[in-house]
Amino acid sequence: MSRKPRLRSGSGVTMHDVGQAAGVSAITVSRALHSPERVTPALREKILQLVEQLGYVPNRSARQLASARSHTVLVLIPSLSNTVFIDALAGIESVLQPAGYQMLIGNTHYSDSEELALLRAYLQHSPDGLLVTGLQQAEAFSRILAERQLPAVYMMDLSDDGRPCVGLSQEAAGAAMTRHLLQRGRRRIAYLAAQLDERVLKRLQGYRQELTAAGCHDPALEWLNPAPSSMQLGADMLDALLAAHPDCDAVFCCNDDLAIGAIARCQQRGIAVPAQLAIGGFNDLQAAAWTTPPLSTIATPRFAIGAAAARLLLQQLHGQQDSGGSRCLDLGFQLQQRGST
Amino acid sequence: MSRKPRLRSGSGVTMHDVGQAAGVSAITVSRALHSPERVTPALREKILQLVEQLGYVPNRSARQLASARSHTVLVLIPSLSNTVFIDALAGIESVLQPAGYQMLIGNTHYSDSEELALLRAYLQHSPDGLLVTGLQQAEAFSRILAERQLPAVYMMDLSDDGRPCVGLSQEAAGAAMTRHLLQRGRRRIAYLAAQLDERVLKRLQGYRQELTAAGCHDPALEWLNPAPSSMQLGADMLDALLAAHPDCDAVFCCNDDLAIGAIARCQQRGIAVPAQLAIGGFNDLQAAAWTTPPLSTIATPRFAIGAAAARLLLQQLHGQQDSGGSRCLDLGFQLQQRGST
DNA sequence: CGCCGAATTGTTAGCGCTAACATTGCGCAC
DNA sequence: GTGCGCAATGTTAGCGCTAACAATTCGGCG
Repeated sequence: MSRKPRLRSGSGVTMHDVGQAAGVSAITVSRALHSPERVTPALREKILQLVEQLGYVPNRSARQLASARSHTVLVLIPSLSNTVFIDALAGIESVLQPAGYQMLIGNTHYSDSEELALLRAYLQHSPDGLLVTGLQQAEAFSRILAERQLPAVYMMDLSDDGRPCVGLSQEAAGAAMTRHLLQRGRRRIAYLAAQLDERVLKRLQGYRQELTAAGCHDPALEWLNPAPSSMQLGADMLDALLAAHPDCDAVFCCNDDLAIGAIARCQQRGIAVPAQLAIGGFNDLQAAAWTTPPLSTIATPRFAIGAAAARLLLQQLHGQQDSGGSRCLDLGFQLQQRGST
Repeated sequence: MSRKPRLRSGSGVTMHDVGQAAGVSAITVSRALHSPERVTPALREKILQLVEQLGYVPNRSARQLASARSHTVLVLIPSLSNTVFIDALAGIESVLQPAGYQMLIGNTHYSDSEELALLRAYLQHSPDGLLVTGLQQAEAFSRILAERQLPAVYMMDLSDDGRPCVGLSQEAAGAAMTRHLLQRGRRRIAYLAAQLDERVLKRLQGYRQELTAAGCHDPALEWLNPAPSSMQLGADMLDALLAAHPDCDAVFCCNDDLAIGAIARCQQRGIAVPAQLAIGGFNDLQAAAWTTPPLSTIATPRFAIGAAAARLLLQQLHGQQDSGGSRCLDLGFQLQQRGST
């Protein structure tokens, strides 16, 4: 008996201790906590009181190890510095937290390989499900999901292959802004893009379709820059664009960051917005309403997307398998017309 | 033997399986993975190869249960929608990730009680350490930390009671902006604040000290609003302030959100900034450089704070107890003078 | 009055891993 | 050769919890 006692993590109070204090076995405590209907009300009351009194904190690892359920959801987003994803995160949190699930947040930095690495790393936590941004992942990514039969919901876009997803048609949204600019009488409409993730490219598709249909598509007006998006970049790209194409009469920026930089640069250079140049953004960030002039943009329901995606995932986790029909939720978008167009 | 096999979470490949494939015992696999020097190089190589081949994924719960270490750090921040904390988060991630630690992120919504509840909830994961925003927590909060001897590092501010912390003097920073406005010849300097967390109030202290020293402190110019901060609120508060005090010649906003709203409203109302009214912000968010005129503000090293705090915590975790001396790290701040002052 | 079934509680075993101790093997000094 | 010491690997037990099955209790009914 000279064995050293093991280090205890946590407060050291176990279910067994609580049970002993209550004069019952550990399993009864477990039941009192997790399936109250299987324990006499009086006893349950007593146990809950002792839990409080002894400061018992359940050990999640033990629970998970024994039950093979982690009550944990892995959330993969491309960036922490982009409000878009933070908003979605808040929506997710608002659903998972009350449901007793905890989220593990992985930041993929817009990289497929990092995304895959994160998935591998976080698998150690055996998450019960997965919320991913976008539809395009590394090939091994989907393989792992399939192997483990890990339920996943895809966010921010719409799939046509039956994968459950919650989002909006990036293509349609790109088309909508382009159409808006056409309706305002513009014909030389540029597309300014950075980061170039799948969503940005789909918006580009929408832009192309509309312009082609209107007979004024000019590939020279597509300015694509793989660098991370920023206001500085928006300003710089605007300068470059106007230097090459002074006849340009509208700019569709793939997101509000670029647009805010562009609009500020116009202000600095004395270019009249929208008289001389109309500017459109995407996402409707808070700051979009406070530029001079205020920015016209596409409002996207990020919070709602996150929340709905989380709900959809929980449905899958709780057995309501395929409730039939398409599990793709289109939450749409809204054109916010303001002073810049 | 009629017992049903338990559900397996994960791929089902265990350390034991890998060991068997390699002709060794499970513990050797464990050692090959976690303390390579205790295993012959050739054998280790073979094991690593099998791990890859069989798709073995360690089970973190089991590891944690057996070793009483979770390799997990709990990070508590007041808000996800405030870039300030997201930046700190990124700094934390940049240190913890490479060190093999994972972060659990708790959003306290600026509430002491929610913070306490989150701590309780996340204790179930038995985190090895804790990174908290601010110095003021619920009373029970510190008690729990003490009971469990949970190492913690406090972020964003400086303590004088020996708690390890990484941040800047909010008071000094508030004083610095105020001094700057005084130096620009202003005498009727208002303080516009929202959210009213401890940091905002400390900046207020600095503001008061400077103005009192300069003999032009007027409590009527302190506008404190407990509502969450936003650009809209900044604009509204500016209107209210000027309606009550048309003689006001400078406004120090407790953060850039308010300031951007205020500056935009001035633009809309034709108030000349800075000629008629100087405006100062706080934090130096990206958008601050792109208002018209660009916003003067106090730049705070959020990323560095997060990173340093994480490093400090890791030091504590790895036994280098008190390396003596104050464990308070002052990373300072920097006045960014731009067009608005 | 004994037996049945439902409700309540208990027993046993094991989830996958690692700390602690035990064993084996091997080179080397004498 | 014998024994010593160290390095490499194995054995045992147990972390805290819960699934599955077992036992007990109790009310009701023929």
